[in-house]
Amino acid sequence: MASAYREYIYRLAGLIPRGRVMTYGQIAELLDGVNNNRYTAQTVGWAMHALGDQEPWQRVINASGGCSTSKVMVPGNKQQFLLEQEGVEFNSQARCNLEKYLWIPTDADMESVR
DNA sequence: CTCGTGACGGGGG
DNA sequence: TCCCCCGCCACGA
Repeated sequence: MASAYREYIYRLAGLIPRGRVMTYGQIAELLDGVNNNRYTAQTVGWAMHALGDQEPWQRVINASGGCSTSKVMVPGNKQQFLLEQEGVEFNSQARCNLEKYLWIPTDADMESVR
């Protein structure tokens, strides 16, 4: 069973629609203060890592629009592959356009997470 | 309790 | 744009 701290991260990440993404920092910013916990991009990354290869692990990427699961952001890593399967396009620099794919939860969505 | 370790990110060069 | 530095903090040894 995941800690309460992580539960909020997983609940929010679980709302990300197929074909859309959120960034570690964005999740941290939205959850900071919830349940009196302090959230930072790095701790969100740690929590997602702990999720293993369980959904929706692939839908959380870094602020540059790339997958941090590969040291070098080269095409062909698993996370990028899975996202491409659901329609997210990546350029030759292994980055996707956040203007297009970043998902922004509504206040109601956030309310359901709290 | 301390310490090392990151799937982070912003700022400066 | 890329690279490096550094603050960030949960987690496990």
